[in-house]
Amino acid sequence: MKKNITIKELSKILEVSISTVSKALNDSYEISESTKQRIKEAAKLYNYKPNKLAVNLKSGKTNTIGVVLPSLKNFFLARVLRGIENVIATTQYNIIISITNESFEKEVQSVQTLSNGLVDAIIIAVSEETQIKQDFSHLIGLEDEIPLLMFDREVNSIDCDRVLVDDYDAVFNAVNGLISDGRKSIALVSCINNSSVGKLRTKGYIVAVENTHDPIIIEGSEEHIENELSSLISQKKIDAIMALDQESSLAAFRIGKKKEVLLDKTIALIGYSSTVISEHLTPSLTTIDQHGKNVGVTSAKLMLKRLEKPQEKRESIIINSTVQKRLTS
Amino acid sequence: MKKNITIKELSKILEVSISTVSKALNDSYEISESTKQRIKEAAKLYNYKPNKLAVNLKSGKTNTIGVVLPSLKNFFLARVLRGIENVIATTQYNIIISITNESFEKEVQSVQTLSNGLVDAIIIAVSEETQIKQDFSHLIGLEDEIPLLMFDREVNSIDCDRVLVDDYDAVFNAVNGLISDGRKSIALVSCINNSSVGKLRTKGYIVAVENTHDPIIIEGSEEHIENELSSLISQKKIDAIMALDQESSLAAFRIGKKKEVLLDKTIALIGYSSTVISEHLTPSLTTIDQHGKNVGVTSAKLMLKRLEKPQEKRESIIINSTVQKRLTS
DNA sequence: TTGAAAGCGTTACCAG
DNA sequence: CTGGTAACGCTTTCAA
Repeated sequence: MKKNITIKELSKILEVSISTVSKALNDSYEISESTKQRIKEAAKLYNYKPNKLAVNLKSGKTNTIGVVLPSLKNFFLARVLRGIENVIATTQYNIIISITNESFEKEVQSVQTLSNGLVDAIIIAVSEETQIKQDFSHLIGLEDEIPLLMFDREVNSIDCDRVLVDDYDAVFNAVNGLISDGRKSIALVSCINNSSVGKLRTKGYIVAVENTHDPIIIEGSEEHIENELSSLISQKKIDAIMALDQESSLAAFRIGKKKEVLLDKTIALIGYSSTVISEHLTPSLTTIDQHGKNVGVTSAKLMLKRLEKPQEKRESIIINSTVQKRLTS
Repeated sequence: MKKNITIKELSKILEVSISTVSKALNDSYEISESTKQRIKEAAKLYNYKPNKLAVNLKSGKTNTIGVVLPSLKNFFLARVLRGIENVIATTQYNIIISITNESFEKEVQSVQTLSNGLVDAIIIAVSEETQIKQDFSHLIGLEDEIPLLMFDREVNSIDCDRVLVDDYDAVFNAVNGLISDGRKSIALVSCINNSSVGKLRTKGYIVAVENTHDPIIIEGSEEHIENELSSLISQKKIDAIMALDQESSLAAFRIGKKKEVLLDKTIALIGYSSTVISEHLTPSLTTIDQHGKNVGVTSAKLMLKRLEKPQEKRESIIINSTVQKRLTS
């Protein structure tokens, strides 16, 4: 393991001062062309690479944006990440990603690690555990230190930029669509009842069905959902299902398939799932498309704006979801 | 934007020396309990957080491992990442992730950025473009500076640790399985003919079919594959398909479905795709499972070992794939 | 055109 | 037990 050569060592070899080397490598007007060339050649020869840590420490800037994500299993978050990536890749900024696996402790650690000089700004979707605990102490005050942008998961107590999804409206509209289609008894299934996102979507459902029937809500594990749905379908108690996340969507799909109620639309099903999966199911699954890429692109752009104008008022942007109609509705 | 308080400022406030503050915060035996307490309280009060940049620069260690990935769309790579994550999360190390979008230029940039002090080690799967160009100049010599581990994509010219997948054998065995099942004419479809992975898999196919028939190879875009397959199936020229990646697998699946040759196994199909997708297709898709998680876990463990013993001989570990038999074969 | 020196925020050695 | 000082690798001001 041989260490990288430093400016100091280079200056010794070339018998010039440290500052001359530094200036030459940074193409300063103060240095003559000939020495510049000599120094640059030596730098290349010895494979000199500036130590980022030192540069960043000195300049107080890192040109890096930290992205803290709960999970990559979640297709939506992965898509958001790609949106962020795409935008940032066109700028002088780099991104570094930290995954919390929906754990509060990992999130605290990630935020601490990043916010202490490693990045110029943080884009975060808080973890499920954080939302359950409602403990945001690691984020409070952070906005005073570096720009902070939260997306997808709502946290009201923090003053920062936000990019949110219209979770309430999206489900409200989708369920209303089912009602207009003549559905009389719509069940809700969810594996994400602990998150702000899940709660908003559930509220959208509850309000949408309130004139039609009492809410029928099944929350919990995929297995639980499958069991409950199975008996509801057997007893012909429902004619439609609204699923709030990929796991519950696929659970509902499996049961619907098993009971042979999807192809003939005895039961209508609208879910949340990735495009590639939804399209390839038979029958293809009607979903609510959250436009994850757009959430990512919007977040990144808003953050870039904030980095340029740190003093301006924080913004909240809402990205509207749309129903992607396929064959289960 | 108020800057983080520093040890220096803290020392001024408390009217003690900088070194005393530093030692107190690091629980040095040299400092009395009472001053320790006083200093720690003040640190908490003023929300002191050590500047990572300075700490890392000083110590020459970052406790961070850089992971350079070509893409997150690739389910296999995403799974590897989760494997790495899981292992690293149990250690004192953090990981930072950089995505190259299969671009050579981005890869060079990522490696440069990371290797200049930002991380203690790099785990990388080179991009497709890098493999096409066969330009590894950004990696040559890197192993002398920090531990380097390459996974999935083979690059022979670099001396470093490796975790590879048995691409040749996997396809060879799968195709042989098809032959044992009585398949007489097996087509190969691939969207990844430019990568080392694709080439190895193709070779496995070619050798496997050589006693049975001439190879039938369709490489290119999904659309091209769909067109070619469509006519081959119509002309009854084939009775099985081996697909080398998710895109071609799904393209083959779509055509097989359209031509109604999958359910009755007129055409057998083995592909590469994520479990969640493969399972939910109708009929469910037989795939080659590369055990991505295991690749990630193995890579992370090997890297941790290398960080402990930098001098020991580099290793190459091969993770064997297995055929996950479902209903298309 | 070049160089000396201070400073970014830490840690650690050595004196006192 | 506490404090001064050098050092990590770099940039930048000021002097020469």
